[in-house]
Amino acid sequence: MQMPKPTFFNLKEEKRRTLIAAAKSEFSRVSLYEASIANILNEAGIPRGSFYQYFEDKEDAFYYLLNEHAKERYEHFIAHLKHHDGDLFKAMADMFQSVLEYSHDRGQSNFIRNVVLNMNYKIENTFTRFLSEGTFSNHYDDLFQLVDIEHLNISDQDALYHVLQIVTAVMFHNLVHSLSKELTIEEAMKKYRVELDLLKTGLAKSST
Amino acid sequence: MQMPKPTFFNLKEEKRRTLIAAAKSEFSRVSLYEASIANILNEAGIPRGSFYQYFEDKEDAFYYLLNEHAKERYEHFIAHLKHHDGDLFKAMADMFQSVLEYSHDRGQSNFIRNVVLNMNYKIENTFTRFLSEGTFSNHYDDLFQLVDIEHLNISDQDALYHVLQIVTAVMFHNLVHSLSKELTIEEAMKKYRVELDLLKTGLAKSST
DNA sequence: ACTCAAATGTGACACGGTGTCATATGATAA
DNA sequence: TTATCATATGACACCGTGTCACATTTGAGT
Repeated sequence: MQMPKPTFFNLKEEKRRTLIAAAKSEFSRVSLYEASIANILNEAGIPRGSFYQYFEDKEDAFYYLLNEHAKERYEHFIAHLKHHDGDLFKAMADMFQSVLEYSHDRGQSNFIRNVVLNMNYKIENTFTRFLSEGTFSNHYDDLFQLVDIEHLNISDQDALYHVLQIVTAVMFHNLVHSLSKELTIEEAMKKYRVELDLLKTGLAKSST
Repeated sequence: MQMPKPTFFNLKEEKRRTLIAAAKSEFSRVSLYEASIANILNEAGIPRGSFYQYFEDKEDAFYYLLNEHAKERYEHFIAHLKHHDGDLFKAMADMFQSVLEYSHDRGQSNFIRNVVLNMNYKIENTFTRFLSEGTFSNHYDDLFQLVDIEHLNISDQDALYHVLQIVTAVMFHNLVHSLSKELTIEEAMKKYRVELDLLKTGLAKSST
């Protein structure tokens, strides 16, 4: 995983905050590829050369911000899961709604909205890394132990992996769809709930 | 939908083919954003100004190519569906496998591989437009009439929309995952089949 | 406080890519 | 032939990136 250079973390708190804010502002304006380092420099009031002291390049800064955000999201998810006693579907619905609300909140920056609308494999991975990788091996265990698999249609823990894959794929798909079609939160939730129910009961008729 | 300018279609067959080949070659080398128009010009042997007579920009050329490819894919899918008497899941499995085989075939260009690895909303939409939009209204009917909904867990035709959304979301997710993790076709098919089965029978336990 | 070395800051610059535009060339019809 | 319209061309203005030689600051040792 790419990371800012050590000099970035050696910066004085305030300067680092300013830089982060400027970067977030630029990545809220446009996508990673359209973003211009010059704009970040202007807003942060630092010279060009400095940027490259702290980050490898634009992407480095972007994924640093995204990863920080993803960490928070993950903690939220764990909280939702606990709150619903391990009910994966309820936790996903809450998660979905909270991302939507965050994206619609005009008080917030547009960062997440932009991220979702430009979702790709690398971005999705940044979010789901916490679910699948051993980097946070305690987290890994956390999640796998928190999910109530008694009510899932699986025979072993391994199959939970597939369930998570499906459920996250559908959630991301709905997120992107909702934001790009500019659905209201209610419309988006309705659609997502319908699809979650289909996922739960199965797409095929049970008996014929 | 963005389209090449009329002058592009007025080009002599051969020159157009050369240009298409050059563009495809560049988009096979790298992603849309990394691609350089200069490389296309070099390979096609046309001056810079000409490119802008034919296309609005890089994206225009890219999505033209992609759309042409998506049309073919859609026809394949219809064929798979007919072959399996409307069994959506079998058709999806065939579709999945044929895209994978195409991507692995070293005799082919890397275009599709690159497209899948840089999948985003706009690209996915280019593929699924045929399933959801009225542009090809006859196709729309085609698909919705071809799918055997008798064996699906839905009450009306409208719900088929959600089933398609889910099934395509999971297929795209598996495609990207398979190519980026460099799974063999066998490994990828195995994973996808497991998930398709989960989708069919449902993620939640039916009775407790 | 002084010195030196390592770390950090700085901005001019080389490079490469994009899209445009004035001009050239070709095609067509009267 | 000539007028008109479509197409071709490549030099150019503009913008963004990443680098590098040099400037400045920091901090440890004395």
